[in-house]
Amino acid sequence: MAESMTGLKRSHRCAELSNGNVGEEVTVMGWVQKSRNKGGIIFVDLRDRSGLLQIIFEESDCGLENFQKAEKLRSEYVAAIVGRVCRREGNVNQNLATGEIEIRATQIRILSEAETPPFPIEEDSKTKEDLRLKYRYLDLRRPDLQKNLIMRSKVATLTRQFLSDEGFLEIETPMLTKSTPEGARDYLVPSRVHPGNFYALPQSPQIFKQLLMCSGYDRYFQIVKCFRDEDLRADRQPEFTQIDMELSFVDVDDVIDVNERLLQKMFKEILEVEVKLPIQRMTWQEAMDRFGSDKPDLRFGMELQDVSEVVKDCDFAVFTGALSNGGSVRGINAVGQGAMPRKKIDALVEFAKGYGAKGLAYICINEDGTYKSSFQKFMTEEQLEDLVKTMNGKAGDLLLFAADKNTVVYNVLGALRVEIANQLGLLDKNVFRFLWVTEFPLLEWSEEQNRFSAMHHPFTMPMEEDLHLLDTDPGKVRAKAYDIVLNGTELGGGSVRIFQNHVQEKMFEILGFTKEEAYDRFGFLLNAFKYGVPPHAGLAFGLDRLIMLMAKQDSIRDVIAFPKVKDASCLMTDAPNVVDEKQLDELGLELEKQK
RNA sequence: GGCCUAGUGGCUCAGUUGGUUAGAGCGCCGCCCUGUCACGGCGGAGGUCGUCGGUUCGAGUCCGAUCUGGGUCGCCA
Repeated sequence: MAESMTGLKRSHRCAELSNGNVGEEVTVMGWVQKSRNKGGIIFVDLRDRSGLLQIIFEESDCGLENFQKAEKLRSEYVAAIVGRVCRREGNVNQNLATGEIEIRATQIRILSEAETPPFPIEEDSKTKEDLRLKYRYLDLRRPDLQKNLIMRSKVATLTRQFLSDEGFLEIETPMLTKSTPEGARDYLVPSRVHPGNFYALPQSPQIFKQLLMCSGYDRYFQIVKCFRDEDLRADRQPEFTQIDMELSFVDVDDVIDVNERLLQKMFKEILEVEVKLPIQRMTWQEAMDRFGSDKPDLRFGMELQDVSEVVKDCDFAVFTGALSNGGSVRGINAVGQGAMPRKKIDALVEFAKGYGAKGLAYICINEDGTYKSSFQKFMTEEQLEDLVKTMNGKAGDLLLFAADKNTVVYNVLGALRVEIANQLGLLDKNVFRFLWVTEFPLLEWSEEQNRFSAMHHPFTMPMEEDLHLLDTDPGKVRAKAYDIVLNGTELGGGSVRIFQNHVQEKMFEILGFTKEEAYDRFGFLLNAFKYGVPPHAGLAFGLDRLIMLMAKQDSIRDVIAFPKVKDASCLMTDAPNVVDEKQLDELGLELEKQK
């Protein structure tokens, strides 16, 4: 039977007590982690979000009635205990923060009984994720998830303090807004008042924050939910949180400065990790050439080498074919992996094919200096020597080559170096290597749509020195865009924005919008630009990814209280679900018959 | 949409070339135990092997389909 807590008031959380409280009478409340009944004496580990505390029951302290209640305690019962803090008479428990003390109970109330949970509530759960997600409210009792969410709260608080001190204003923007079908799919919300019309949930507050700049709120930030109706990944959820900001009268360096100081403060205060400023910067082109990725992981080397020049005269048709099609041949050196068994190399070839490669050429350099290679019969000894030398190959190394269009070569080798590093255990979660990637291309060619699309978004400012290329060679124009990368993960990104109407109109033109279409979709922004607009720039962090890396987790699900699974459904609530006919009628919606 | 991977008591797993009654640890239930903390002792309950179909004298095991998770490619301005 559940009892009332009337007359009791919690004095401490469990793990807030220490040697300093010995002798005090305290009242603690929490969940039973474990009860060890020795017959005449009962030990109970009580848990709350602070940790564990041992309670000891003896009839001589608490009387028969309380002792009999203590005998009934089972896992996850909720209890209030009044007692005295004592040093332990028995052994100290070194594994417990409160291991030197215990509460000698004088009174207990069982506030709630509990069924046996469907899986153990414990750290480092081995339980499969679908079960944990179905009972997320139990999963969230586990100390690891509690640590993650507590860290998340600290990061949010610290961000607000820091940005407020830097003169930023926190301003909310609408969740029900206008669909802008560029980029990701929108989540749509039907309007009851306007049948046939839809709001969209924001993919980001981008346009609103730019309008706030037009309105003179020269430093804005928001910790804000964003929505994208795309397929999920370990680091992608359909709703996610951004630390979003925008600044007026600034250029690239100003945005980078304030944000790297924010990161430095976070890592110092929350993880006691020193981030040396300034954070390294690298252009997009350099990142692609050296690492095959616009978000390179700098915790290890294994850089790409362009060997096109070295192999251009060989007889290997895969190499020369790629070159004559305007592509390149590049390689990486997996140092010390020359003895990798054939089976494992084949697995790497398969891995590469998953990224668009037609194959993967390799040279194993044996310890005696001889070679074992998939293509050596197509090369003279001299050509082979040259190639190995260019790759800085030593006895015992494994050289891997991709030959194709540049985009494919980058993609394949970029993924391969991370895969190999992972297999070799080079990805140390305790190391934090930050990087700014700058000077992104403004546009990328979309084969599917047969036109250019914005690499960042259509409001991104081209670099001044490339403006003249907008008409002649738009694909070559670089943007004032920057990403902050941590250990191979894109933590955030931003750009200086276009603030001249004629440049913005030009941009829409390149993207294939007529002037009418541009005004139809973004007229409010283009009009706003007519009334005095400050130069402005901004950035947004993926808060979930940031916390994931800080908490050394592999998935953002572990830092989100109620995440969704792969098909964007919620195993706990069963959302999304069907709705009443009446609701559909009110919205003027009719469902197609299910096939 | 493609590829890879997993599904066996409440949880985590084992289960041989297809062969009698599918096992273990933890948890759970009962009794005992006054210094346990991975408590201990004795006893006990609990499984249509994800689902459907097929092959076979015989299927947890082989085949096909399907469902539910996870990873990834495409996708994610």
